[in-house]
Amino acid sequence: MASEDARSRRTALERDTGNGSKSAGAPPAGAAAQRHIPPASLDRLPVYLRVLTAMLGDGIERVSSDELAEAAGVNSPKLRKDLSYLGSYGTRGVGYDVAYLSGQISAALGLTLTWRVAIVGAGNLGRALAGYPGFGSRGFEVVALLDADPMVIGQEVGWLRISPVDSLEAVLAKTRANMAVLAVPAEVAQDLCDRLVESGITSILNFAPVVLQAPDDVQIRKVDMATELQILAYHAQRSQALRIAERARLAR
Amino acid sequence: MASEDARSRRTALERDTGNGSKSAGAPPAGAAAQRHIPPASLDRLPVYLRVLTAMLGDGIERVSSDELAEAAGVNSPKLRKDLSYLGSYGTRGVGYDVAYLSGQISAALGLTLTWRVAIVGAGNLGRALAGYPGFGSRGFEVVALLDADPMVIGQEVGWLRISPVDSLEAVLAKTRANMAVLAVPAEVAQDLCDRLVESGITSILNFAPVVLQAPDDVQIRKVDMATELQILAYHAQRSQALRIAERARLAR
DNA sequence: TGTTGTGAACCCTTTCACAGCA
DNA sequence: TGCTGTGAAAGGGTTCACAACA
Repeated sequence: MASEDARSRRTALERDTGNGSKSAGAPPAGAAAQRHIPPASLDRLPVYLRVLTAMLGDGIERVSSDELAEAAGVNSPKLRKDLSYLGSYGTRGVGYDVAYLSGQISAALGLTLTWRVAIVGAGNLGRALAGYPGFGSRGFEVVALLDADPMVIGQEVGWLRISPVDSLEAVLAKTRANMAVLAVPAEVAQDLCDRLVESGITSILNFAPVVLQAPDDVQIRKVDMATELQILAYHAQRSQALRIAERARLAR
Repeated sequence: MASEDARSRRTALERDTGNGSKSAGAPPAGAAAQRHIPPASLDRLPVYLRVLTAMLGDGIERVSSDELAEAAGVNSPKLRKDLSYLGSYGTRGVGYDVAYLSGQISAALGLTLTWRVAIVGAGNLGRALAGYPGFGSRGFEVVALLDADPMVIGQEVGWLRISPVDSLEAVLAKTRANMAVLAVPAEVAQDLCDRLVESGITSILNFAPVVLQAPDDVQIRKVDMATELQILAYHAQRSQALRIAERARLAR
């Protein structure tokens, strides 16, 4: 797997531990010299951001940790801990300013600049992703859609024209893509991953049901529906077994 | 949290209902009332299963924990620990029998019976899921595909005909679906979730970018590409910042 | 000999309780 | 008074080293 930071270089922009440094108020939005957000916490930030964005759309200006936690499906101490890794952006006795907090989370996630995404594979899945409204809306722009099938190359999908995957390297260079999504059959995923890495892509979202091998400095995340269903099956079978055992116990 | 839960004994699967069960020896694949697999471990079992299935297809009969771990992208102590929660299915000095081990993992996950899946939403994503080969092959059968759009209702997708979501309850009953996949816009996801729960569905895989609220006995898992991309963005931005800091340090 | 299975140490995550502050 | 921010405790997960054993 190409994650596991493992190395803690201490390059973390000086050591402003913020430990009691109340003078340092809110840092100017921008460079956001954040320090290492724990992975478990990082996984939840996008959820908070989405909830906050929805609240913003509803005209809600302030929110308490209880309310936000409720809407995000976590408990409030966990939420506050998570937010504390970013900084102290709330007001005691009051709560959080929705607009300000969502801005801070966006900054922490690196969404202040727009990421240029190439989608490799233009089957139903690739098209669904290309058309996904959540993409374009916030921080991500789909700049290329590629496929190997001569029948679909050249077709238009939304604003995009499907490019031949043969010219992957040229397309990546021309579009200056800095992220890639793999929505291709499992058999060709590793090969395409290699080509992406060779072209300098270091962030890959993989929908193919294979474990990709890549250098450690390449970040790969996997989305896999079969895996998710199998985990659901485990729980379902388990509670089913419990019900049967219970019934047997009662009948005894 | 007052569960008695005796500190785990030696073996993982004890409590056979004792109905004419053999004594020692390999347990008959079956109801395996297994004992609580830790969530973190559970998340990895599908990966192992997939790798093993691939090996089986390649005619590989035996595998060591090192080889399997390598292929699954984890380290070998972790793999062995994970497998130990299921039982002792390896042979010391030799390794694991690929066919046997994959059978045991399948059983542990509850894939011995076929789960009947209803897919709600027949857009590109829903169709991609309905046509996903990994579904039918591995313990899951798509038994219904539903949509709200009158223009697509009645269309055929593979073996399926798209049903009107208005008759969701009737379709679930007729097809005896016991799992559901939500591939619908965020705005209608909670409403459909409620209807699924009302109809007795307790396992839901949610692709809509919302946090669904449901009773505790309903298992919900979420798949969300926007979330995944945002996490990738964090890492990308971070290593970018590190490179810049490094360059500044060298220039100093 | 070679590899599995596992207690124990270590590390990360979550929870709790309350100090700190508007 | 009310809600945030955070040390400290509790709870899991991962790693390690090695005992067990074909």
